[in-house]
Amino acid sequence: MAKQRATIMDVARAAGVSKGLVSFALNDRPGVSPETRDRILVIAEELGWRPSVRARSLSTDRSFAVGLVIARNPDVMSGDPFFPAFISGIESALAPAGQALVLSVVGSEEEEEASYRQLADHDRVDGVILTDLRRDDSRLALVSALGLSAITIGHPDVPSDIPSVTVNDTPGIVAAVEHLIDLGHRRIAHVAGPSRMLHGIRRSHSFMATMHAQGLDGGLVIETDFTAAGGARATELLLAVTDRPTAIVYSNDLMAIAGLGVATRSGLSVPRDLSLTGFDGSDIGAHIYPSLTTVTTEVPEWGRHAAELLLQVIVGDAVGNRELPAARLLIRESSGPVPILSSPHRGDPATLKE
Amino acid sequence: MAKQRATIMDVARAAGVSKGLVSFALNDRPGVSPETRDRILVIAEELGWRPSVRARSLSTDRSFAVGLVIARNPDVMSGDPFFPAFISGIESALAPAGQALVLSVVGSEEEEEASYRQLADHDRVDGVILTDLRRDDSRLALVSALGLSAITIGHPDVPSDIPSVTVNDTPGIVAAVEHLIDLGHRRIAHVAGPSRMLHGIRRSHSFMATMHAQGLDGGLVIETDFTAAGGARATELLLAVTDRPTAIVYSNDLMAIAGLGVATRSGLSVPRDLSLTGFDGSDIGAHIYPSLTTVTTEVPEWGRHAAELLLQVIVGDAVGNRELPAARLLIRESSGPVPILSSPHRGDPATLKE
DNA sequence: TATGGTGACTAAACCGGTTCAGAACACTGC
DNA sequence: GCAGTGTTCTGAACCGGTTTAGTCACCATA
Repeated sequence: MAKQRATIMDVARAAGVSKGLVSFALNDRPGVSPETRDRILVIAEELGWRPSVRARSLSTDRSFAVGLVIARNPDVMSGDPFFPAFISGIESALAPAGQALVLSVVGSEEEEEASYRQLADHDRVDGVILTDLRRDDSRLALVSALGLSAITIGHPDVPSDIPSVTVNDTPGIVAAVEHLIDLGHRRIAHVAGPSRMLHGIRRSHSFMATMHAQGLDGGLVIETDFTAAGGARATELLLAVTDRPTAIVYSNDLMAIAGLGVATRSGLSVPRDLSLTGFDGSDIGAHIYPSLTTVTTEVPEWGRHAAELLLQVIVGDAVGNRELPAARLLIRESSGPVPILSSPHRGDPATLKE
Repeated sequence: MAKQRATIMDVARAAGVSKGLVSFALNDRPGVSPETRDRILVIAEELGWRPSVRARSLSTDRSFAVGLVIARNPDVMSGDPFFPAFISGIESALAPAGQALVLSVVGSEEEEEASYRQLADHDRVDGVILTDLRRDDSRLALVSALGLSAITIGHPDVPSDIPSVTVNDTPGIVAAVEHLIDLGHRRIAHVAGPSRMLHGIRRSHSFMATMHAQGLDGGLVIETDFTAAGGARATELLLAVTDRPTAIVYSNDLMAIAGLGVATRSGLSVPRDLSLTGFDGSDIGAHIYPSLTTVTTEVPEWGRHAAELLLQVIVGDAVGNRELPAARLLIRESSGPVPILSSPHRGDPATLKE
């Protein structure tokens, strides 16, 4: 019923040549006379010929697809603005190149390895993009053992010949901390991501380094897990300490928004009593009240560059690392001058309601 | 260097049989004696044989993968809790079945069709999951023209032989409206998704029907686009009308959270002056202040059932539609008793700060 | 005129499975 | 003793490309 798609054999017959020659012509390889090449191309066009990715995969041992494995607690995933934007950037590089994205979402790091193995065992992809790098990340060895090409988002913490696409978080964090200091804040805390994760560590380090550089105590750091619940818990702890901080720098927007909830709930007005900054530049952060001062990067660009770089690695080009424009501070409403009282009293929820 | 993977030929040689027989044995087909079958299986196991998906694809004309095309403005995507959870549900059904998910994210509906065509032309997938159904959705005809198997999330509005997985939104919306009515609200507004989208329409209809059933005016409906910005704008409009509503039912959490921002910014206290409800049951909604009363469903279950159903359709099983447990109301803090004054004055921001 | 080289092209192998036609053999019934 | 019926298994075709070895005509050179 449905007219079958033309194969290379159909083109060969119509052109009166062998299918090998058609293959040469279509792949722009030498050994075909210009006239014949043109004739073949015209006929292929007329017949609406499209190469069969399946057949091509089998004979060239390539998949023409790249993989992305996301290992995250579903709670973090939802509400995390990173991946949708990142993936849409990846797509913008893959689609024009005729490549596909194979996505795998797993709930934990344990399932992650199995997922990479499955991608490799089933020949699903030619390479993978490694995100959320961890300390001494076992995936670096894994992908090379599996024979997968790979690139990483951010530099690994160990020597590796896997190219990376990096965005320097530091200027964003530095700017956030300096912005708060400019506003008069001195007791500034940091709610960090898991120290297993390199980008979590890097942001913490940037925070502490900036505090120290300004002669301030950078020790008020609480490590948590990037979830809203974690951000809320961390905020509760910070607000309970004597001489509580007047400002908190969060390692992502989700935790900052949860922190805002906790602060407001405990009767503090942001930014009057407490200043907050996030990290991600999420859309929702612009629409809450007060809107969230945050650090933003061009996430879709990460995705696009990551995919482009990976495609180069896959075809064997020698490539270097790519460094994207640094993260930058987006000042909105959640950060303001330090409260006048050096030791502000803990607000009472009732005062808000009155 | 790297030991090549064993092929079916290696197994055949080691077992002293033809490769055809090995294929039969490995696929549990008749015509192989029990002893031979066992011997072949043991040898295949010893050799660590894994079928080549590529070769199998070529000879069976199947991809062993399913596709998902997401056409959304990146701003809605990020912050939208739906897709991460949905995809993780899909994965939970695909991975054990040895199937892969090919994901495509496009920024607009225009690019959507090209994306489906590419999936089909490149033989990337055997079927697709259609989400965000629209009125008279052109994708129904498209996928059948492309020869792709498909299932839809939600019933199409036109007769179609494409099976669907549905979750009844209505009970959730009804419960939300009745909850507000129980709290004394009478002027209740609705911020709806695009009327092009069937789930947007369905939620609006449920809203209006419930209002009418209670003898109330269900006409205060503003259609917008599911984005935070859209939710904010709609809320501003609603708060500006004379006799402004005392409660607003939003069609998703993102818009509700943005609406909360607008309300708070304009000096209203939620839920004292205004009650809000969302839709999605997002994690972040639980951590803002006040936490968001919302309608929740088991989104990962949608994904899992969708993938399961699609796999059945692909192999040609006769399948029916699947109906999942209905959406249910999750009462949190953003909904409360109607303000005592029948016509509450528009609050002044200063009162909040004092 | 024999020799060699080159460009254009063909034929066939190959990737690793599935599937079909038929061979070989044992068993059954007459 | 022999046709008929299964069962088990082999060999080869096939999916649609890529790639290699080799053929052939043609031209330049010694």
